[in-house]
Amino acid sequence: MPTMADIAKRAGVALSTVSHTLSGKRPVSAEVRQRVLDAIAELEYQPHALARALATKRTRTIALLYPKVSTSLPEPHFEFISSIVEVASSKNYGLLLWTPSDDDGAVLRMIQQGFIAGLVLMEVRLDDPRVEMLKKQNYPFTLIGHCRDNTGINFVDMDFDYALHMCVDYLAGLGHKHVAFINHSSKLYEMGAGYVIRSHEAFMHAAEQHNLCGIVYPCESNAQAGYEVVLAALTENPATTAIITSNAWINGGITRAIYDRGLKIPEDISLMGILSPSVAEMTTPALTTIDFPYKEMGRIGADMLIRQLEGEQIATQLLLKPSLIIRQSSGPSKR
Amino acid sequence: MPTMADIAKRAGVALSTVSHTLSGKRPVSAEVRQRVLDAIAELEYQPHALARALATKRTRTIALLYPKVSTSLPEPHFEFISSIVEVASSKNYGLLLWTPSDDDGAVLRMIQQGFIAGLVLMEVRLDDPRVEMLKKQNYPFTLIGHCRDNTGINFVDMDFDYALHMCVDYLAGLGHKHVAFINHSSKLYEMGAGYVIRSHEAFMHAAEQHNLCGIVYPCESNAQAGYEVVLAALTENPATTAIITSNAWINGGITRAIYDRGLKIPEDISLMGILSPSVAEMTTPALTTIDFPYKEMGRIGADMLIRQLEGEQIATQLLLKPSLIIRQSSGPSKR
DNA sequence: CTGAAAGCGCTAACAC
DNA sequence: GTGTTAGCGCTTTCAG
Repeated sequence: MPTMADIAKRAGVALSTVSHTLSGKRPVSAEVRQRVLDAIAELEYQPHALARALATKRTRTIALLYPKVSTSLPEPHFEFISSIVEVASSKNYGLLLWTPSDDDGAVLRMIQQGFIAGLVLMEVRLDDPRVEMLKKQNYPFTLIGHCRDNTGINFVDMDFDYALHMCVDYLAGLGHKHVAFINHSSKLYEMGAGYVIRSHEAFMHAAEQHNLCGIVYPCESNAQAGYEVVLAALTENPATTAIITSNAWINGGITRAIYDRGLKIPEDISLMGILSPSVAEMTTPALTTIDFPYKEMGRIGADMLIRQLEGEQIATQLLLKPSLIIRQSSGPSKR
Repeated sequence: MPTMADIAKRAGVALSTVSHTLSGKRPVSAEVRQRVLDAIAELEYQPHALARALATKRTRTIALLYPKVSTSLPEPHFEFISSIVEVASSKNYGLLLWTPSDDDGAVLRMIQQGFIAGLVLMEVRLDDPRVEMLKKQNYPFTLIGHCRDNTGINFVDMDFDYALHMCVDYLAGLGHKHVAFINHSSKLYEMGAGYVIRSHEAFMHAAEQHNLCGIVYPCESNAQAGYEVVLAALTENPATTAIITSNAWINGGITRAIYDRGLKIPEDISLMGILSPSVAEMTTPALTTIDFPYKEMGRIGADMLIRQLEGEQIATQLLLKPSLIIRQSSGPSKR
């Protein structure tokens, strides 16, 4: 592989001239410029980004901290990933996926290795040690999600408070009085995952406001778990006429549990999800949802980070308001 | 951030000694070694991986070429991604996701920038220009999927021929005589995506063997498209009693089309998928499937690549035989 | 406008 | 065992 020195020799100019015709950081005469470009073309020269990164202390790689997927399936993180990789690629950045071995020091070590220009964090906890650390290090990062204290950090998140209120308002409007909310796993509760806790609280608050009976159930992310939780819920409160879930992988289980109880959707039980259309339409009947703006969140998160890296001064804290999409799984309460 | 020079000074030794106590590539006396380690601990020194990479011409980052996701949703590539990132992280490699802007030169340019030690390709075409190029460059890579000509390349793939025969054998055994296979989009056909074409051919072959009427339909990856294709299929051949699909995102559409025709699953129509359990269990009734070994393929693909990078001489061409998982969507033909 | 040379932080000969 | 030094391929001062 040819290096800059090869080009310089070939074009009969100094190394620095090659560098500058490439970067445009200082004027180069048209004639010399052409000679250099010709040499580059002839030798099929390709700048070595790694060497450049060492010299400039800047890379064009951002990293997404990818949560460890344990036994359960991951939430539709892939919807974030697709949009982030799209934005990154379009701006000529690479996206590095990385799972820190242990949450604390590993992140720090990673960013000190010089490969990564900035981070996108997801699965953010209300009090997130990673965020604390990154702030202290003054390292560029953005959050998909947000903490309890967000002073001075850029984030984009869905407004879960709004979303859950919207769900409950809608169901209350249909006359439902007993609704169950199937939330994420208790492991995520324990971790203090922001969206899980905010959803929980918002749901309880909304239920109270409407003066209806609301019960929350944590649930692992697999169909079997969903099945069992719904059976339990229908047993605990047989008056239940509506179920909300924010957990994409359990829909099948929920549906089957309802059917196995001899109930119909939406005649006997209304079902709502907080998830993406693609998932909502995989189930039959298609799920009425709060449309989780995965794509947009990923896009904005990556975009904010890259802008920040390019020197733009930004201070963005965005809480997206999702919209309600009524499909076939919800209807008026009969009781 | 402290550098090696700082450590050397602090410990009162030469730079190279620090380097060597870190790498173990030459003996260091216990006493000196300890001084160095102390200095490292005190200054919280972290080796700069980028600089090391420049010096050694080796990195610990592998890249997954991420197909451009256009309008349709991506196939469950995320299942590959999770397992690849898992393997990579566990072996201390980073995984870079990257979407080449244009299929040919971009890949070459990328790998010449020095950041990437090797590539995992997916969405492999029967005659894949990327593969040709990488072979010519003698660049380390592995395939998830495989080409027509695979001499000298490492790959892991599912045995689609086996899978489709398994499907058809099973359905034929249940007495089905008219089966439709809903394959991926015609765009993927045109691209020459290996799995799409191999599935098609295997299905036709199996149908012929069993002397049953088999029709293949290409289909975009969204529920609406699935819905329409199934309506069309049931119109074209009302005798159809079984439908196979390898397309994860259209299940909902398929099911609803069947119901809208007043048919029942599995009483009137048997449904089978070639997909992962998580997806199979999202639909109701849960889908009988050929269990697509995403995880295993991702794991093996990444593992092969990393071994190769670490100097192991490997020559692996693996065609995984999936297994049949009978759930609730299939049953004997009534006609 | 252009060239020479000093780094970026590390590895790996090459000396002693 | 340890120290010295020449790179890796590029950017960026500093001279001219």
